[in-house]
Amino acid sequence: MQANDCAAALAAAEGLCEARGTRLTELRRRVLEIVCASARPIGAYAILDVLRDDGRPGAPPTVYRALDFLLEQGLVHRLASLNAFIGCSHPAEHHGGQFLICERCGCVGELDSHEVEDGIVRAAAAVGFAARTQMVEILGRCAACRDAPA
Amino acid sequence: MQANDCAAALAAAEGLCEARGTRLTELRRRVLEIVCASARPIGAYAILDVLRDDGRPGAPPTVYRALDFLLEQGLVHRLASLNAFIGCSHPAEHHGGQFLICERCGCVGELDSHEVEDGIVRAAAAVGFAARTQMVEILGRCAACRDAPA
DNA sequence: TGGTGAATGTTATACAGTAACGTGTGTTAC
DNA sequence: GTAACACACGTTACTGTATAACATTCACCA
Repeated sequence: MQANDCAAALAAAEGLCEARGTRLTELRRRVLEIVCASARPIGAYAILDVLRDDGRPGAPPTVYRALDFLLEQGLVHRLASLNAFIGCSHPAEHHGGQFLICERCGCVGELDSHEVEDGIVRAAAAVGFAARTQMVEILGRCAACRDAPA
Repeated sequence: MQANDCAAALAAAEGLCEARGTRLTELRRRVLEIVCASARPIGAYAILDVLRDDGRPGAPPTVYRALDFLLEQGLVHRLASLNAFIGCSHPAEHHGGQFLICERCGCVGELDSHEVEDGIVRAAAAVGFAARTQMVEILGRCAACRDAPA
């Protein structure tokens, strides 16, 4: 995430938590900031390292609890295939998320195609499955890396 | 997987490995059997426990190497959201796989909708992303659990 | 001001995955 | 036949990911 996007995400998070009556504490805010400041998905233990550099006490549960909150609020996403986290580009609308993961540069984009989402819901329904949430992670090459040699 | 499906999967695996000139060793066959015999996705360490119950020596690499082989051959799938493995329903055709994970009973079905797959490739291409493989895991209620109370 | 619940601190442990190296074993070339 | 090789497996050790369980602190409200 770019620096200005990061500031915007933090501001949006403040507003959303305010509106929802949930508490974006100092720790949670700081974890969100760390995630958003990272250009690429960041792991929980990397977040923990940054917190420790801040001089905070900290153990894994510290980070995971903050991440659980941020996930619940839709402010960050977890990429299951990478065991890592990224800031959400559009936190206002809760969404499962479709992620474009570049195998070359490691960058991650959000797709959020309603067409894809609806297609999945329909295809699942056709076999009797009631879809609630979906996790779509797409590996390949981003536009910038698309034509680069292997 | 049902018991008869399990036997069928093992037979199919034999045939495929034979045809491909790859070696379905005793260990690999046994790991496949354990995965297929499990009604639900099974973790690597649970597989290891079964191997040890068999009286085999064993350590994590034993299991992971067998699983790597089975994944390469398309005989099992890995569910990233669960860090667990399931037997493949249609091992003959290599496919990325779309999984229907029931939040109530824990069962997992394969969807394999070409429509969904193509939709994802198209939606990614529309934003300049060249999709290579995709991982789709859908959470919800299976047909049997669909109408059960929370 | 004391009680309640939420958030955080802390310790310990379970689960997931891999690196590195050693050992057997079955080809294939000579 | 046997040396050389590739492959599968054994073994040790370790890193990374995640959570359980319990203690403590803090904010808020009655």
